[in-house]
Amino acid sequence: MAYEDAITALADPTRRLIIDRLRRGALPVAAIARDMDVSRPAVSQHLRVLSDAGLLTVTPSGNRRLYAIAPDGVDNLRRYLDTLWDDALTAFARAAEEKAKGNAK
Amino acid sequence: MAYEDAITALADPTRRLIIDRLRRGALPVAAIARDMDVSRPAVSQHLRVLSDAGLLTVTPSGNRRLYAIAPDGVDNLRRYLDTLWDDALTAFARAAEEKAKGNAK
DNA sequence: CATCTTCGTAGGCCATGACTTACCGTAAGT
DNA sequence: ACTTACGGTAAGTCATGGCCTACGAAGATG
Repeated sequence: MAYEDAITALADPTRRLIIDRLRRGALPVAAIARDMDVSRPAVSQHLRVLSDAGLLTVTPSGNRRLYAIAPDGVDNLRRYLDTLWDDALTAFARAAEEKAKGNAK
Repeated sequence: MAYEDAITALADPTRRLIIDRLRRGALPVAAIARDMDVSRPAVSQHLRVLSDAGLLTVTPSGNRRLYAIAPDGVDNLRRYLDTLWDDALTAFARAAEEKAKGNAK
């Protein structure tokens, strides 16, 4: 019930850019929004969506708020894709096998 | 340049449902659209998006067209998430370490 | 205390995209 | 050849959501 929100959140290019900027570590909002082609409030809204999806953690620090990538949130999505990948592979193998059988006739 | 399209494609609930129906193997359009709360043309459009994103393969078989999950497409997304997961973990560990140092002072 | 920074929220605008019905091509069955 | 099944495409409607400006709350700084 969680990976859906995560994948929806990551569908937006601006949000993926934000995530990319947080790869090296936590940052306050102003630093994230610096040199970005959207306004700071827009970034705030994106940060909201990302943390609601469980992809970010927020740590208030005095005047500012530090955002960081939440490993758990990423892992949810990772696990979903792993099962999908697994099913796709076995289905693919089974189809190839059946096709080989058909051709052998 | 490929995982972006894949994640955008998977952001839609209807498309995720389609993917789920294909986990067990290839299906023609009519079978995918059966008992679905959207029309068949809508499903056709979704199938277009999914195959454009590299997530599905199409195999014309006489009158029908068989759609199947493309393992390669899923793997692209998987690899992106793996690097993200990796970066998130190291950033997390480094933050914890620095915090421990700060507290020790 | 006054001011300045930092950041979230509200309201409104506008583009994107998901859906429908209608239609057409193509393959299969009679 | 006629008809039926399958499925992609076109045109139009409508809701979602991403963006902006304006504003307000809360902490830092002089």
